[in-house]
Amino acid sequence: MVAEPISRVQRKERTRRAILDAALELSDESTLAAISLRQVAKQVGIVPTAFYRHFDSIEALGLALVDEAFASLRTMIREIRRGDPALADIVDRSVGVLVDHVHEQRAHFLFIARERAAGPPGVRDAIRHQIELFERELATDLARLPGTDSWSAEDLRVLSNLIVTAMVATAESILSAAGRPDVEKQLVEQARTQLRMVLVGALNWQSKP
Amino acid sequence: MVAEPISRVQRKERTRRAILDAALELSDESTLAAISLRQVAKQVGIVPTAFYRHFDSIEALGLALVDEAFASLRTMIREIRRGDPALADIVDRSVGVLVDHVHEQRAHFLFIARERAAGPPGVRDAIRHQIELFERELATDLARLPGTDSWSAEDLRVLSNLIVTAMVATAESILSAAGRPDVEKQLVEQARTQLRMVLVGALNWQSKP
DNA sequence: TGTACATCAGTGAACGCGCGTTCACTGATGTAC
DNA sequence: TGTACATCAGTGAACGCGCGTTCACTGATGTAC
Repeated sequence: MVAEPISRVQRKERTRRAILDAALELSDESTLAAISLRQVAKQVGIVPTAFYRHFDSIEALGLALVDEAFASLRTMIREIRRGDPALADIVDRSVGVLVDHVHEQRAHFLFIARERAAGPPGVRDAIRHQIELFERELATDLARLPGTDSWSAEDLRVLSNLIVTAMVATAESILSAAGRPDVEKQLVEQARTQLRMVLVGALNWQSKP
Repeated sequence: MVAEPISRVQRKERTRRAILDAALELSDESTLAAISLRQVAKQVGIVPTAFYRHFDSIEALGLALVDEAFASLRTMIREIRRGDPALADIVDRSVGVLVDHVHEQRAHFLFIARERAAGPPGVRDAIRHQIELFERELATDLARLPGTDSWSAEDLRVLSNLIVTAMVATAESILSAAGRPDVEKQLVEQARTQLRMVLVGALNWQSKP
C-alpha cells in the first residue's frame, strides 16, 4: 500500500471539518454564546489563532453549522415525499422518518434546538428563515391532498405552521428523552396521535369565504 | 414628611429583588450560561462578592426566576378560567389573555423561552416540569368540555400537550415580532385559527376503545 | 527533471481584560439587659 | 432610656485562569520557468 499524498486544499478542508465537528460536540452540553474559540481550537488540536484561517468568528461558524444541519433535514424531507403518498400511512411514515433522523443527526438537531432560542441574533434569524421555508413547502404539499381544494392559501399556511411546530416540539422532546426508550416510544405515539387529530380537524375544516 | 426607617430585612429583600431584575434585564440579550456574576453585580451596583449573600450561583438565581415566571403564568391561567366557559369565545379569550401577558411579562417570557432550550440542566428540568403541570391542568379542564366524555385519559393528555405546544410557540413568535404590530396581529390570528382547527379535530375525534 | 520563488495553514509569544472565588474587614442595624 | 455586644449585608484587595486578538514567524506545498 502506497501512502496517498494529500494536497494543501484537502488538508484545509479536513481541518475545517474538524472545527465544525468540535463545535457540534461542544454544543452537546453548551450553547454557542458560551463556547469559546479557544475551547474549539483545543478540541481540534490546533492553536487558537489557526481558527481564523477558517472562520471569522464563532458566529460565522454557527451559520455554517445551520446550513449543514438544514441540508441534512432537506434529505429527510425528500425521503418522506418519496414513495406513495397514501393518506392512510402518511402519518406513521412521516413520524418514523423524523425519529430516525433525530437519532442519525442527533448533534445537528441538538444544535438547532439550542440556537433557535439562544443563539446569536444572526444564527436565530437563519434558523427561523429555514423553518419558514419548510412551512411553505409543506403548505404546497398539503394543497395536493384531497379535501383541501376549498382551502384558502392562508389557512394552508396556518395549518402547515401548526404541523411544523408540533414536529419541532416532538424532535426536541425525543432529544431530551435520550436513553429512555420507553419515554421515546410514548412520545412517538403522541406525535402520531397529534398529527391524526390535526388531520381530522383539517378534513372537517371550512375556510371562510 | 418623615423618612421611614428601613429594616435590615427589608434592605436585603430590596437587593435580592434588584439582583433578580438585573438578571432578567441581562437575559434580554443573552442566556444564563453566558451571563457572569460580575455583570449582574455591576448592573445592581453592588460588589461581586455581595452576590453570594443572596444566591449560591447564577444557576440558583435562574431557578428563582423560573419560580417567579411561572407564578405569574398561573395568574394568567386563572384569568382564563374565570368567567363563563362558553365554548364559542373560549378561543378568542384564551389567545387574548396570553398575548396580553406576553406584553406585560415580556422579560419573564423571554427568559423562559431562552432557558427552556439553553439553560443549565437544572433550570431546563424545572421549566419542563412546570410546563408539564400546565398540560395536566389543561387536560382536566378539557375533560369538562362537552363532547370529551368518550375520550381516554391518554388522548386528553395528548391533546393538551398539542395545545400547550402551540401556545408556547405562539408566545415565542410574538416575542420575536416585538415592534412590528402588523406581524403580531397576523400571529394572533394564526393562533386563533390553529386552536379552532384543533378543536374541530377534537370534536370529531373518536378515542380507540 | 531541477531550481527559484510564492503561497498560506498552522505556530507561539504577548497583550490587556474580565472571570469566580477566598478572605479579613467595616459599620449600620438589631437585641439583651 | 442607655449601654454593651451580636449580627450580617456589603466592601475591597488579591489570586490564578481562560479569554479574543495582534503579530512576526516557519516550513511544507504549489507554481513558473
